[in-house]
Amino acid sequence: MSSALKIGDLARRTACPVESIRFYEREGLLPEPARTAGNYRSYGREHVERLSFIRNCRLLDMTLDEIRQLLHIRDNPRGDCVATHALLDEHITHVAARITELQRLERDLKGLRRACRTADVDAKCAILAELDGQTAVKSPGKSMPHVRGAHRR
Amino acid sequence: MSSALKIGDLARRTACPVESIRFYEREGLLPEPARTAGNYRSYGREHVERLSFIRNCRLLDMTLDEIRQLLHIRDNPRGDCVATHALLDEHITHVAARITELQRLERDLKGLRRACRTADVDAKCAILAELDGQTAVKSPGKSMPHVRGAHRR
DNA sequence: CAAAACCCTGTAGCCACTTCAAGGTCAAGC
DNA sequence: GCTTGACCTTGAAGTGGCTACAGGGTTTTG
Repeated sequence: MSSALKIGDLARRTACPVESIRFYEREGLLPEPARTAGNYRSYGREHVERLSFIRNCRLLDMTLDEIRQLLHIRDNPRGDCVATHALLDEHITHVAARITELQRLERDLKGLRRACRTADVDAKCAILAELDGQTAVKSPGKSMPHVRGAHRR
Repeated sequence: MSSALKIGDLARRTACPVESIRFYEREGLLPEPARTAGNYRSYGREHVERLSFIRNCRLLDMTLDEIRQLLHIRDNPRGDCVATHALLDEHITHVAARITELQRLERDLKGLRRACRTADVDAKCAILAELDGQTAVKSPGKSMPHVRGAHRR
């Protein structure tokens, strides 16, 4: 059989770090695989597919919880099409909302940037003065259900 | 003098949770304030201004590290205008890059959503099949310096 | 003078990993 | 056979920016 992969082989096939594979196993997204005589994890084709699924979902910025739900649907024969649609639609909504929020942020930042145009090293920058004030920045409305901030990696 | 605020007063004036104030102090963004006889933190006008500055920056999704740098500039008389511009410009670049990334994500998600149009509860959803495959999702290019993912709060 | 509201410190939890330490296993080269 | 080095193992700790306790002390209010 062509499928007796060690964790490093699986990592290469799925472009997923070894540590993340072990993490997914701890989190219950990947089943505990068989072990070799030397206590090495031994994976097969179904693990490659399941991990590919997980990584695809992560590339789409789904949370592990969302992925857990999708995997549950996937595991049950005739996985519920309606539930899949609902989950995906909600995720799309969150992403769209985050885009809107970041666009507003960008507008605010560019406005702030225009507050100072000088390149005078000795001047007190007008940007700092704006950041001091109460009116510099508007609050970004109510909380987003699950869309993260502007920085990452 | 009108300025002998307890931590709760400062929290109300800056719309910042009490716990975050203590957190900023631990992180060195806010100086350790004087204490009352009962060991309560005692704040003045300068703390209100500094914390407002910090919160404004956070509303603009700057990292604590970026804020630390801005505070350093702010603390030095004639704070360096050029450095401020550079920091802000870089932050704007990151936000813009994250917007682009999320827009692509949205496009991918909507494409995936279109893969299945049926509302048949018993059908195996075509979306799940797409997520299995190697070609379902394109990788999002090289790493973003510091812009976070799609979920938050 | 008691209850309620506020404050204190310290610790743990969140997410999705990443990094490290301290070792065990295995294939290749000499 | 023996060593080197690549790979594997577990477990713990760190990341960011908070948030939420637990278990106390202090101050204000009625």
